[in-house]
Amino acid sequence: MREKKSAFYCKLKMEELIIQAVIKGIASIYGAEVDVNSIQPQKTRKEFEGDLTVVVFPFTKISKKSPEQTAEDLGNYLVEHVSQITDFNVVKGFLNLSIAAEYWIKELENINQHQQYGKAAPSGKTYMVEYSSPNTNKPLHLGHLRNIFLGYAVAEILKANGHSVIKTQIINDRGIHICKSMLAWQKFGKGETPESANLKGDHLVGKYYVEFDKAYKKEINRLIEEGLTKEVAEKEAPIFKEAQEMLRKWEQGDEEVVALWKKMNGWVYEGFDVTYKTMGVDFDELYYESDTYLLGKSAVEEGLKKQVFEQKEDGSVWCNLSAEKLDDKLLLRADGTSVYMTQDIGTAIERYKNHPNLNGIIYTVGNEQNHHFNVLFTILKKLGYKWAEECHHLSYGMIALPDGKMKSREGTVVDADELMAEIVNDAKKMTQERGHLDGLSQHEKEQLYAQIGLGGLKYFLLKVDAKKGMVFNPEESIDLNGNTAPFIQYAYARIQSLLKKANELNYSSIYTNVELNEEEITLIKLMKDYPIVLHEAGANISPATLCNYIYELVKTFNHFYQNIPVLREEDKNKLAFRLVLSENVAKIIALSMKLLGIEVPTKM
RNA sequence: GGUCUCGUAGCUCAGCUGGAUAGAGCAACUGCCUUCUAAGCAGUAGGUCAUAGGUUCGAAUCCUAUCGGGAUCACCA
Repeated sequence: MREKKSAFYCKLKMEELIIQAVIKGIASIYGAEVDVNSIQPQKTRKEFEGDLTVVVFPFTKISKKSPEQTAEDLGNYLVEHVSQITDFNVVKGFLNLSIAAEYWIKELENINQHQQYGKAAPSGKTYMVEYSSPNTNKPLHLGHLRNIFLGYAVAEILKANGHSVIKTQIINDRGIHICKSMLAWQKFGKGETPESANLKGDHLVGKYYVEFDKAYKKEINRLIEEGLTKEVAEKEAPIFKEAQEMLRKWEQGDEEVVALWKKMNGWVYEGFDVTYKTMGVDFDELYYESDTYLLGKSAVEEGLKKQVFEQKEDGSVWCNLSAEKLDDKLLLRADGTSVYMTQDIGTAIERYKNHPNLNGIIYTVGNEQNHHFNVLFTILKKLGYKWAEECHHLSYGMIALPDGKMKSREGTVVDADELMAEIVNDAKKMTQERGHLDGLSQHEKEQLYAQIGLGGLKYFLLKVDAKKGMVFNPEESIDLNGNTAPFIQYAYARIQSLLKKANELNYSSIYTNVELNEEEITLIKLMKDYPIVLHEAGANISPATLCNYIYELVKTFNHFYQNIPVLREEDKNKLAFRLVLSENVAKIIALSMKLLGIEVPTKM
């Protein structure tokens, strides 16, 4: 679904107008045709005069003149033939065009008329966005936060691009790792419950996952001392064998094991619900691995029939991927049991059965599974599923701690609940120090701390290109100055304050004749970009693109705010215009932050 | 070893579908609150865009190679 920017870019009227005029201009001046793609109007850099710039180097072959002369010729033609172009100047091969002020005023009017400015018309397409996908043997950690915030933001951005979106997660609720927690609880838990331990259910279960690992390691060491090699010891440790036995019983539907499994998973879900609520995310549809882990076998049979897969002598089934320069992939073991890939093939097909109008699935999964998804999509395509073309692995980089990887077995993780509580507490401290809290109720104050803290955390994780890995130092609290959510929220709050005062003073926001200054034009140009950026963020599945844009917009607004009076302006026309301008900046901030899952406060 | 990916200021990152003198934030230093919220604004300093070639009128951006970091190449999930 990756798409070139230019295709969309050209739909914007001013740029399109210029492109058409340049084509005509070249034809009229030099009598030749130019390639449309070689005309790319771009914003004029701030150090030069003008609003839009056309690079004329590509035309010099046609004109057989110097870049300067070519630009000069074209500039004269454009000023003469395009009424919105008022002036031009030439710097080397760059033709800088000045656009009439009325154009910018109209642009703002257009923005002002749309409450949902930037939102695309319905595309008729439906995408499923899978994110979170937790294991039910431990609480969520920082890595999940990145995953979940990313997936949520992508889902919202796609919606704003006019697509229908189904948010989903696949819950990894079965398997050996789950049995480990269950077994350790059975052995060492003494009937402990979330209530009795006064612990969130997911944390309680996670505690026993760590307990298992401790006991397991002890047994391994004992066996090694008894003379076994490490590999053998790992397989022979009694507690490990017990866990395997428990998994077998679960698969056979053993009542006692299943009851324990249900009880402990129930605790975990209660815990997850609380965490998700704090995070402010939701899902439309849930898939449980215990329901899906046997899926895919019929797809394998179908693949065998179509000769997409092949069966070896031992009965195992493989997909030959040498044409794709990938290693062959096993899909069914000799004993007929399936592997992870089989299950993912089955689940994808199941999802299309449930939603026949689905155009694609976006999987938000760490980059350690790049290869897995590459193979998955390749196999689905081989099986002839057309929708596989629009499946996408939203791959994100791992978050490491200063001393290395996070390991949940060893308990060296940054816990999601703790981190969120800490950052909200930081926000509380900072907010109280500033003391702009008059007139807020206790509830409103708490809400504000949460908006700032969680907003800061989300933005911190979203502003970096997803594919990049990052190191998180728990000692250094997350920065809330500079390119951060509070910076953006603050600008929003200041605008709200302006609007409130204007309202109290009964200032009109109706203007007739206005002269624009540079700061205002710069702002409108950026605001006009919002739909383009939103489209780009959707096409590239990149919330970071949106973050960068908001930051740029806010910086530009702050510059305006600092230098240009609004309420203190004596010319009532200008005052009204600036109110409308500010209000619409705030609107774009709120709309775009909402897509990132970040709230904006009216006061801070 | 094969494949993929990243390498831009002391640190964290933008910019990467080729365009002008490579931009922010943090940290350091300097100004600006009797004036719309100083979580702000303005400024100083800080760069061989990993390295070497190539394509181009033009390369941080595209191609090739090399170096360095990460991921992956399971009958684990």
